Amino acid sequence: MARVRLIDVAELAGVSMKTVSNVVHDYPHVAPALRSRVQSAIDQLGYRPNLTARRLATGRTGMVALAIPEIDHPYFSELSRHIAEEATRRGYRVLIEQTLSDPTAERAVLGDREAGLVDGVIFHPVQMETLDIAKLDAGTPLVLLGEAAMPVMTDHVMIDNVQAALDATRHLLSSGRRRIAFLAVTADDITGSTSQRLLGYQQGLLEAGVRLDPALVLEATEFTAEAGVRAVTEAIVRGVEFDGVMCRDDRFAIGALKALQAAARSVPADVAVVGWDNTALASYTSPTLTSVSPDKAAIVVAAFDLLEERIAGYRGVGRHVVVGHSLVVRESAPGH
Amino acid sequence: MARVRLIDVAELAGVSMKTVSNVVHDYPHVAPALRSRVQSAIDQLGYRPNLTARRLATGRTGMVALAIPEIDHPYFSELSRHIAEEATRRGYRVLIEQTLSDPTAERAVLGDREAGLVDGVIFHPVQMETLDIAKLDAGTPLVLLGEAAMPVMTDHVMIDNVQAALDATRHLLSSGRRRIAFLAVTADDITGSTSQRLLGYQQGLLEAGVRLDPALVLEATEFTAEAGVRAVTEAIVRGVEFDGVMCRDDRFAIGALKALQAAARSVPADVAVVGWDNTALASYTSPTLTSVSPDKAAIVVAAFDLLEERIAGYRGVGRHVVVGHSLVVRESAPGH
DNA sequence: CTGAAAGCGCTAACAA
DNA sequence: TTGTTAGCGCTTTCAG
Repeated sequence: MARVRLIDVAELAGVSMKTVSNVVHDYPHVAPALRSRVQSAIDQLGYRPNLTARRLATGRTGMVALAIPEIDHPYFSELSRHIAEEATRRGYRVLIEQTLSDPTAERAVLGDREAGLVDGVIFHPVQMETLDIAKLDAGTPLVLLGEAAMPVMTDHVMIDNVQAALDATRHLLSSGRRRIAFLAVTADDITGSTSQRLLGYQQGLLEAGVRLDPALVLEATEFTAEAGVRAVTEAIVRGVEFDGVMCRDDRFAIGALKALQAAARSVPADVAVVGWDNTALASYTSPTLTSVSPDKAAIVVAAFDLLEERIAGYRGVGRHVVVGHSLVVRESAPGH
Repeated sequence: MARVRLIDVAELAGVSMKTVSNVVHDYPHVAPALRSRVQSAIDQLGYRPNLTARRLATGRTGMVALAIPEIDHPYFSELSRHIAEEATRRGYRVLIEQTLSDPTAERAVLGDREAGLVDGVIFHPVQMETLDIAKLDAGTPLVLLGEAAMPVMTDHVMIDNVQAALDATRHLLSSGRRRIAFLAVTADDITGSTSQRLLGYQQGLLEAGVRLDPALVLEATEFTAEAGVRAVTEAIVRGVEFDGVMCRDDRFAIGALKALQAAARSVPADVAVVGWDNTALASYTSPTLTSVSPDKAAIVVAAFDLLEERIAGYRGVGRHVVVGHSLVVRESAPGH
């Protein structure tokens, strides 16, 4: 069981390390006789190259870090799956880093006291803002996801949140809704995705000549389905009238569905509900959930494209790529 | 932005590499004067130790691999979250390896042609069986999860599936159900968890004097909610009578809920439904889902305990630890 | 308490 | 086509 090294194989086969290395790497120009002699030495000894040593020698780790707030949030777990698959396709392994939206943990993703761990980082920040990131960025190739921050020198992949919210709002309006609520956590999220979605929401209402009403912005205390239930229930209790709800994510939408059901409001007859992220949850509910669907596969492909360019040496200004989205229409907010 | 090394710091501070290393590692016996001189050199140069080099020198990687079938399956994403948190607590990073239940990918987890990548592996096999694993196990510390395989020399963490299924069955029986169906994929899963759960299910029925009926074993074609819908719908169409359904996992239970709703069967009045895994999904449905709840946190702690013993050098026979479970009772199958 | 130097296992430039 | 050898950056005896 003792550790066998390249040189052990070389000795057994009676060749140099270089030749063994060539065989290991399928280097084409190796005499067939030698190749098979070396190969059988490898098999006999059960040799397996030591990756750490290879890394030190080459300077490449073959790993990317994926830093996300919560692994088990449906959106992020689905994103992670795409990342894992794309990484495999491109020959990388994935190191997972859960920040729990904690500023310290987020900072650690970038300012980490160690180096040489991964070739690049795909990071979806929540708390860190543009300047924090610009300051801490330590030179490891980095691609940002989401809307929390966008330093000019850093690459970034996102969807057009304003447009997506506009699409969803128009969809609700076109089915005759006029009192459309927006369910979100706004307290801690001034600069991020939520404000962009609110923008699209407002634009949609205004272009349809519908008056904005602050009472229709429903504030949840945190990002859970339960908080969504509470926010919607309170609104109903307060007597707020609405015939549609746009939700910041699918979990909120589930909360909204529950609250409406408890209040004996029928979905979609009385109130239409739209979620966001189009996670698997959207098809699990009843009624099934109409949801804004960011093109997750495209996000991941774009992120890797940018990252690999950085890894290859690109040092220029940050590229901001916008990928597609769509509105997946299901029962909770059908077309007219 | 050039790469700063230990020796650069040493030169700037006018000390040896050893001293710098001592400072980096907070080694206690360093003269305060030196320490601060070194520290300021570190700061000035922005030195960060290269992890790869450290690994090569120490032989420890500080990483564990987590090999699971699907990152975005709710059970595994929740498990992953626990793993990530426990890993952080114990000073490890997590490399994620998605097998998609593919035999080749599973084999690669163990028989991997490279070594020295991680200190240990936590692996939830689906396809690989006991002997496959016993054969391929290459000596990297390994802990198995689930019931697919349990080689005698390998550590293993699981819950008592038979007992848990028995508990759930008794629960249904005690609320007066007598025609209890079991929804699962049985075709490809003879030796695994499903058969154990079926065992507990049968035992529960028999001890209550209820006759077994093969027609009550509902077979889904794959592990998705949709397949669950189809299986339950077909049973209803075939005229199979039942007043309870135990489901192999929560996603099947969601499928069952949908199928029952579509068939205008009321849950739990007409049919009680029990899920398995107690994922977040269970509280998202309506009615909410009664579900068998493996103690995920305990699974993860036990897995790390075993793994760290292996990493520390334990070479003995496999330990098989059984952690707790409970039945979380919600609306879909309330108590009597 | 600090310094010098020998590895850790592999890669790659340079020779042969 | 194959062999030699000098690193990659850090840790860690062993001296001093």
